[in-house]
Amino acid sequence: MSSKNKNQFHEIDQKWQSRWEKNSPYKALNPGDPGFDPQKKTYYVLDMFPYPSGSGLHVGHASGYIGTDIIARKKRMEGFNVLHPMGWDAFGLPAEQYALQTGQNPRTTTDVNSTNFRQQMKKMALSYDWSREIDTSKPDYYQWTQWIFLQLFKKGLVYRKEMYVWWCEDLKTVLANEEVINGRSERGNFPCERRPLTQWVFKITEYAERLLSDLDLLDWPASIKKQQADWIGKSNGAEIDFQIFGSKNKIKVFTTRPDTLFGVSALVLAPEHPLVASLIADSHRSNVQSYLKKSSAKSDRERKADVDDVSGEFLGTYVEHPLLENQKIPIWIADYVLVDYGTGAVMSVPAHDERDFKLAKKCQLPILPVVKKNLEEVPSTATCFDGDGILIRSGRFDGLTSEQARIQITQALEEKKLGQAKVSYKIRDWIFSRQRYWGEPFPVSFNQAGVPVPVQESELPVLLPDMKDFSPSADGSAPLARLEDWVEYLDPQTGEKKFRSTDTMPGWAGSCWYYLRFMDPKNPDQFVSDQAKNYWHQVDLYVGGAAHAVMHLLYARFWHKALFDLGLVPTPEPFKKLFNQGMVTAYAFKDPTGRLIPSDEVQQLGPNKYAHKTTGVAAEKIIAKMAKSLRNVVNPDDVIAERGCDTFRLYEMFMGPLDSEKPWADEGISGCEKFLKRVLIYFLQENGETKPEMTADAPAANAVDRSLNKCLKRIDESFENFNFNTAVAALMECMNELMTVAAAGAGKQKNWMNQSQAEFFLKMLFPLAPHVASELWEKLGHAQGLDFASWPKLDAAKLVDTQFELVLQINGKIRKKVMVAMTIDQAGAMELAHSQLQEFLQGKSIRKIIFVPQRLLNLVVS
RNA sequence: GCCCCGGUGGCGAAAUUGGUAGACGCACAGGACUUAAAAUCCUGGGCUUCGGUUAAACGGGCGUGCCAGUUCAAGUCUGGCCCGGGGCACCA
Repeated sequence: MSSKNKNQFHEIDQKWQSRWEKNSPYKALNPGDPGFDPQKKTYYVLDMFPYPSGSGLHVGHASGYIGTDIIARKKRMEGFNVLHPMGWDAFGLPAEQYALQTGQNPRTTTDVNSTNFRQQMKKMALSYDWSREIDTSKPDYYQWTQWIFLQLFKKGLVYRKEMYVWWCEDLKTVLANEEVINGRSERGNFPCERRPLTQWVFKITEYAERLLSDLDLLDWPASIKKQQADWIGKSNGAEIDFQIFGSKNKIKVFTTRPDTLFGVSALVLAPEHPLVASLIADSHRSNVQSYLKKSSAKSDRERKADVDDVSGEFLGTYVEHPLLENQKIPIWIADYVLVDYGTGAVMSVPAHDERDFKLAKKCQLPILPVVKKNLEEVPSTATCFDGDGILIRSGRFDGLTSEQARIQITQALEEKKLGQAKVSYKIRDWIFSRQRYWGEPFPVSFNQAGVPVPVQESELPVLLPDMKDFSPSADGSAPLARLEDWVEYLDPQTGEKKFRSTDTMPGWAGSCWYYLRFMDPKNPDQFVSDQAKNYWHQVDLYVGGAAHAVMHLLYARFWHKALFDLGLVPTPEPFKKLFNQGMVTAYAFKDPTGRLIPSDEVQQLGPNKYAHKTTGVAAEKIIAKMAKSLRNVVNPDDVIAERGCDTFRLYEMFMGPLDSEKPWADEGISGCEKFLKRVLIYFLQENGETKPEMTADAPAANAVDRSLNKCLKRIDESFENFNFNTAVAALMECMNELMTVAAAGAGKQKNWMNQSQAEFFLKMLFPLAPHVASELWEKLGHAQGLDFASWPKLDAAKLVDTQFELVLQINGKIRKKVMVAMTIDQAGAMELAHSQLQEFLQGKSIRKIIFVPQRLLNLVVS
């Protein structure tokens, strides 16, 4: 055991962590704070704050936090005023579920869990400004969540509406569209169903266009931008009115293909379309009613599963074609038409739409091709062509391209007042009510007429009342509805009887604006002061997992834009640069049937041979998510306890690029530990003091300067790209070179670094391994910590080597490698080639010479 | 089905953006130190039913998922295919 060295790291860890705890060097100063320096530029680097779960942080969460910590530390050294805060996303379903399961109050569990998280983070030496810690479930925070809600309510962005919403019976609450994936809850994977309910709803659709187009302003991963764009789902097209035959009424449809208007063979409505009832001909009533019955019985899932088997029913009534005289088009209903997209009705063009084609095939509707791929093509009714082409059988529009026809046909419809160009979006308004306990109460009450009225700002916060039994009600009503004394009250201003809204806000509410509160977390009078928000502006770098692509990241952008429009924030977007860290996975095992076996039930029999301990069944080693059930979760506390914090931080970064998924392997960590031990050995004498040569007046070896600058160049690039693995490699390589240079010295006169070189090295080491770097920095005689020491500047002149290895190639194949002077030119290289490559040149003539300075010489011969 | 991203030694990975593939590290093997072990240090390593040699040194050939192409030169560029991961999927 290397107990001596391990203790060495632990002592260093504890010494510096308690010093940082005492001095709080990472406190960010706001304008007006004592010691504030207005000259400094700002940098706001933020982690997605966690929900403090009962199971604590695992090494996967840590990777993103360590990445931002490295950036924060380097930015401080570069002279920025760095805002790097942390807090708890404490309201919401997971916290409430956990409390219910453990039979505790969510207030208690939240406090216990966040205390645990904070301690874990401090052990990792994450340089947060803990004086800014926030908890979204505390009244001094959520009073401002409620205040912002009120501002958005007054702006007309919130409404109450009975609508078809996703209801989750297991969670006993309504969920947002974004929270339901393939008909199951994002949280817990429970089945959900559609129900008509009256809910609080945010008009996020009003911001659809800006949420889409402002993605261009953002330095975000392309995949996240694309997911948001897909979710918003913009399509350009036209709205067309079809006159109901024998009636004054019209049916509106939305289409992206007005160019196919002359190929319409039916008008198809969603079964839930409000006009359906009035359009059924008596002769068809029984058939239609049985179809309606069948389709309403189907769940959303079943309707989706029926994609390949479309069905529909003729209503027995007709509409008129808007551009063709005396053309009757039958009206149908069909499952595949969705009531809540577009207008809930489509014009069916079987020749040019896959689903319409299927319906036509099944129900013998005419297939009328009106677009052909090219001039030569003979249109066929056997297949469906959904691309653009050239119009036929479309009267005066024949011969136009699809693109031209879309414009001209839309114009023709506009002239007849039967249509217009229209943009449609997939995104729906945001259902904001939850029938659960652990969330912000709404700051809106109902008067006796049932009209929602905002509470006075002076009445905020509307406190979440204590409840012993806060479990969801069986009938789907909110738990708060059981508190009759709380619900019903007399308005203190008017004396009027009022009723509180008994739903609570979803977990997303607090996270929609927390990054603003961090700018001014203790302000009792405002959600954030003008001075603070105009100083910090917006988050410069935001790091977190990709899972939030269309939930938190879309909701927060929406709130922020609404606040921007109200003049309450200075920027149109909250997060300038976004970076997604990759998941840290772990090895797990599965048996031949594919079932996963917990790691602690597996024994190793040989290289790559594993089996179940008790049953002896062969096990295969695979890579899987860390999960309690697989018992493959790695806790950072354990790793730190065994190896020290700096080793842990280095290894987290050394495993691979921050954005890629990588498996945690315990064996690999020893390399990082060895590196840090080598650093100590290099710097320190037997007595624990730094090497006597590390003084200001010791001569500086050129080879050392070269190594240091080479290393710095790689570290700067690595931090820029979040490939921290190459920064660790650069430091290791640099240390190896320094050792070699030192060993080359004769006898006791080793070539150690002098003081300024040693300081250069420690500055580079500090963001990654702050404890060891700080300790050695102090031993070099510094009373001030490294936290604000200036980041080294690259000296390009010091990078220059005198010699390099010139590669000599014949026809692209490497034949010789020769050490030559950096300055060698083509003539010099040719001279060398003639003497070194004689055997390859004999009897051949040189056709071409390629000389790449400071790299290679390639001769093409034949 | 459509759209992204990826595929490099036994393993995690690197490669100045077209210029020495495998840096750095793990695991492994051999050696030093030690009574021994641990720790530490040194050395080695892509493959090869090719030549060479007692063995080595050395040399040849092949090699970044597969097939073709562009180029003096391809992990890197182009086209096609296979595999893995992620996203979207009745959106009219």
